[in-house]
Amino acid sequence: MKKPYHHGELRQALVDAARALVHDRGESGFSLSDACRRAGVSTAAPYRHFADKHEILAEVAAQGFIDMTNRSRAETTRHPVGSPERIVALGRVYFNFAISEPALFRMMFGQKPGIAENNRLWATGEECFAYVVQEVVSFCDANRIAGDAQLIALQLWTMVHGAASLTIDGDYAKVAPGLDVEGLIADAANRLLFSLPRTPSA
Amino acid sequence: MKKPYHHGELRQALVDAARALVHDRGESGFSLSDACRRAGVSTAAPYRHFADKHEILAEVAAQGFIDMTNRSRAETTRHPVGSPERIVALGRVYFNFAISEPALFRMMFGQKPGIAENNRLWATGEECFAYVVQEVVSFCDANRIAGDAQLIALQLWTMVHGAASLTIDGDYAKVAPGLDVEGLIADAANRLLFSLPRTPSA
DNA sequence: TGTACATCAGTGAACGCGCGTTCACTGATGTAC
DNA sequence: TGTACATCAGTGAACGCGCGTTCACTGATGTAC
Repeated sequence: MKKPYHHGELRQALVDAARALVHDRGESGFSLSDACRRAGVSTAAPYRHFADKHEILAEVAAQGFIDMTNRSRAETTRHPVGSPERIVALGRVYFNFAISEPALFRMMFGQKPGIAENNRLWATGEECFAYVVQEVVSFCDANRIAGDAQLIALQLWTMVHGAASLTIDGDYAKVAPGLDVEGLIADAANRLLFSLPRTPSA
Repeated sequence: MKKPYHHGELRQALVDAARALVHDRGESGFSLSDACRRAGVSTAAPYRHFADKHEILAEVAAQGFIDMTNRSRAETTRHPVGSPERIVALGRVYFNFAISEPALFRMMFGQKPGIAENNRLWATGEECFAYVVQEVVSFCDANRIAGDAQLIALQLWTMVHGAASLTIDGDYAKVAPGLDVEGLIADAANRLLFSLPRTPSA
């Protein structure tokens, strides 16, 4: 297979290269030139497909959100609607995503100038959160938990996000080496959910 | 006051300049040359006091931890030992610190290559956490709360850290504009603490 | 089916830039006698 | 108290580097007739 002049899938190939590079070298270790090298094209080629460096990175982050949403859907739907396992699965997907692609995770939730403003990134992020809220609503309904489901979702998110961040940034390791983070999350999430007021059972 | 050849306090002046710059331009917008300009010295001057760029940034982060610990001490000691107000004060200091110096906060808890390994940074960070644990131990003792105080401290930390991160990274704003974050933290922390088992009162 | 031509996706060389760091130096300070 | 000298904290010019982006270009593709 000779190298054709026209690549055909260069746009996605560049995004993939960028994602791999972010994974290997970190968000700030990334350079557009490197991504071109990796994709085997000249450094001018990306400008046929993206306005600038930021637009590629925003696309990488957006695809991260899409992946996360897809994984969430895949994992939750293996359990019955309204079951606590679905909430647990959501948390696990989130946490494992952070563990397996820490730099991408930081890009998605971080505040990189020139990237955070990107509309598509916004949209994919909102969609991801909307799915979480939807699941929490189902759970609350099924378990007669009274209270604002969005607020509950925000609290669970906060907890899991904190745990993910402190793990991938090595902060837990500094202060409590060997900590069972998943256990910590599960315990806290349980206590958060079971201390909520309930409506009388039917 | 003419500019003398010898600065006298250049080391700390550079750290202050770096901190201000990190505040203004963000962690990755920082450059050593900029800090020199700001401090009014040549770009070679820092090398009398620091091995390289990373060492300055690590010192900035370390002084951040020292500040945070001092503020924690100052705020907690305004309330009686073992009172819930002390725990609330800790959380407030942490959260406000993140709000007021987001880039510094990210440097302290983030995972910047070449910085995170710094020994002094480690030490100051551990000291800061140790103070939190100490406070939680007092609280648990005073309130007959049974359970591993370190674990409880870790859960509270996780919650507050998550909230601080999601706030300064603009993630809450995307998804729940106008959210009362401090209220969310307070509510969650309360439920986390009051769902703990207690020893019988004396 | 064949050909002319517009369009498009790449090339590769070049640009200006700011960076971190090194170098030989110089001015100021402090100490021994 | 005065002087010689070692030490130290700065200077300023230079370096090599990799970066993001632009430019005129060229090779491939697709379409009109």
